[in-house]
Amino acid sequence: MRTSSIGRPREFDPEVALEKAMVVFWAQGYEGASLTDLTEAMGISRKSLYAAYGNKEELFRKALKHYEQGPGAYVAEALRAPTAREVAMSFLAGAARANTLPALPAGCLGVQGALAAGDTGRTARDFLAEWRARGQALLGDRFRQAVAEGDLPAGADPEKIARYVMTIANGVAVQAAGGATCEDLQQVADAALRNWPPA
Amino acid sequence: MRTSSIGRPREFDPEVALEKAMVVFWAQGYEGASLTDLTEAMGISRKSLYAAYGNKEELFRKALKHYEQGPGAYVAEALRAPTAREVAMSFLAGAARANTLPALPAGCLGVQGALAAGDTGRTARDFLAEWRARGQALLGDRFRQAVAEGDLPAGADPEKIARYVMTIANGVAVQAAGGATCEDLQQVADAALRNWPPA
DNA sequence: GCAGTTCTGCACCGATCGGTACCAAAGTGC
DNA sequence: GCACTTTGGTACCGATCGGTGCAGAACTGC
Repeated sequence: MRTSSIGRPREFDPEVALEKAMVVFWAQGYEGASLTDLTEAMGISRKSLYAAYGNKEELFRKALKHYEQGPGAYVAEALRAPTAREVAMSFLAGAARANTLPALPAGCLGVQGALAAGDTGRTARDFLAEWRARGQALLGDRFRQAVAEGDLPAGADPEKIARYVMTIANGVAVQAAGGATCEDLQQVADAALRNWPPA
Repeated sequence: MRTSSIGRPREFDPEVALEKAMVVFWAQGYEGASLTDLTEAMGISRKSLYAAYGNKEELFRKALKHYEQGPGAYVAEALRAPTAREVAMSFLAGAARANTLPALPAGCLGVQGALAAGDTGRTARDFLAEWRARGQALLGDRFRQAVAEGDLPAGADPEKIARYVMTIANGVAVQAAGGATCEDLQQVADAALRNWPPA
């Protein structure tokens, strides 16, 4: 992914190719995506892939980062909502939408990329688990701030609320992978946030 | 898996071996579980595996059925609860427990067995999606009955309630795979069912 | 004993896995 | 032009994938 002014210039756009790789990992999971699948989708050779991204694991990490800034951008956006309740509503609405985008795989890369794995996928699986925990921690931080501001009741437990909201989002991802529509999932989100705060 | 009085008797217990296979699929997923992993855990040779269970896909199906009657028995149990609300509460409490059993893999075989997959795991993935849909349909049937009995309000939509409850359970499975404890998940379940019916 | 049947262990099949060596092509600065 | 650097395609590496052929062991019925 490094650029150099000297030498033969790269013939492909690393960002475009990374987007293609992201889609393959998203649809097939880390272990289910072979280098042949990836290079064919990206339109580059194995050698170019290794030169530009390191190896399969690093490519996966970079694809996840790309996901975070693309389809997964709803997370950061939701965290900026003015009240805790709006954070939760925006987060779950964003999940319902991002998990059912028409031209992209159903579900969430962070969930189905590697939920269970054999030896070769263990690193990717742990990496994804940390990624999800990080997102949940961000929600918890935001809710803690809301408690401090009086936006949430003083007795409320920010971590528990974050876990609650993230559990719904995780469920939404599984439902989307099974074919649920955005409307289906928005209704679930509405039902889950009917009483607030949930814990 | 067929038994015959004639010929050399089988040296292993098919149910015990199936239990071991179930655990491997549960922990590593369909694609992540190699025949070597499976045969080593089951304590039998490849040839015996194929003679007794057909092939890897059929073994997976049989492992899922075994799961349904073992760790997943909470589903059928919950469906027998007297009221719709008790069905939902029992279902989610069962999920929280079954997804965090001490000596077994964390999470749900029906979710992490194959949520995303490459070519070789596509059949297993679709099979699991159908399995989850079947469970959700059973919940829907039970809630429809509750509407007919006046246990749920006449305007309630049984399918939407079933989707809501199943989404929580799916999220619980992902959370468990990420290390959440039974108590964590029971709190989420309590919060999700605080107002009833949810939709 | 014998014939018939089934199970087991091992070696092996072609295909594919992630990853790399090699080399010509294509660019840079001078 | 030249020396140097980097890219891309192909062919290949050992290892592993799911699945099978074969030979012999272990049982039944007679």
